[in-house]
Amino acid sequence: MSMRTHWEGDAFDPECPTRIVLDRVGDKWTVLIVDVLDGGPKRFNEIRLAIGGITPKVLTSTLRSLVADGLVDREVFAEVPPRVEYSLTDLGRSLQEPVAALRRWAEANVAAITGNRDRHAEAGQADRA
Amino acid sequence: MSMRTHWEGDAFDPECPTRIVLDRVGDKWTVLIVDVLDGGPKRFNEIRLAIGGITPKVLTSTLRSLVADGLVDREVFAEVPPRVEYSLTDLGRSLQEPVAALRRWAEANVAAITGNRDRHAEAGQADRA
DNA sequence: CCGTATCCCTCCCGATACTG
DNA sequence: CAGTATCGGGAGGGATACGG
Repeated sequence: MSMRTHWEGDAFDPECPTRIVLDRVGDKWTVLIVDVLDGGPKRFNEIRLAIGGITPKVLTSTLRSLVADGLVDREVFAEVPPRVEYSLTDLGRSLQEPVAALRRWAEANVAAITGNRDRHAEAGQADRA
Repeated sequence: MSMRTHWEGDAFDPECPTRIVLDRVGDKWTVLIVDVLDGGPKRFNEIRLAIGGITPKVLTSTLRSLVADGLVDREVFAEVPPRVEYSLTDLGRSLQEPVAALRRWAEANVAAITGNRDRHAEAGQADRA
């Protein structure tokens, strides 16, 4: 068993770090949840209402996977009524940096992309006419 | 019709820039293709062989969408046999920066994530036992 | 060489209803 | 409050074979 400090090619390998992180961060709700939790610990329904449009089932499963990956902590308080708090781990917080970089690029360039998309779609229409 | 220079909330909106870019870059082959093309213009089968494991159909559709988004250029040469070259646009090249940031984070932290995943899976086994 | 055309299958996600 | 149970649609992607 060898320890590897750097990734050498094989980018299509399912174990490629970039692939794993892209799958993790590319799903529909992860970035939103991490963003909400960046404002401090939150309870289940706080997160749900802060995001809006997410069903309990999906929020549960996404939170579970985030906990499994060590990006989020889940703490249960023995109270009545029951209280559960979710918070970012250091690892989860550190993820905000590259995501912010992507966000900046997105805000700067999304207009170009959608513009190209629309123009391309129009061209397709014209071809059929 | 108003022009917006900055994104204000509504992150769950399908038009959220980060969402759009995440969908674009999060698909299975985009990053690999852009990476290959970063080494200079390439022909269809060059890309296909460089990546490996991608079927012609999927490569075609991914390339088409990249062209539609203005990240890749497609140039046809009127030769026999026919030659088609794909290359990155400036926009496509600029995408490499945030992707590189994500890649660096991935290489630095993927071991932690997969370690957490494995430990979590084992714990699940133990619970059932 | 550069793709298209079909078929199919899996996984993500959503709607709805219910529970400790 | 904090979830679970069940059902199902739809998009992305793969296998295989064929066309310009």
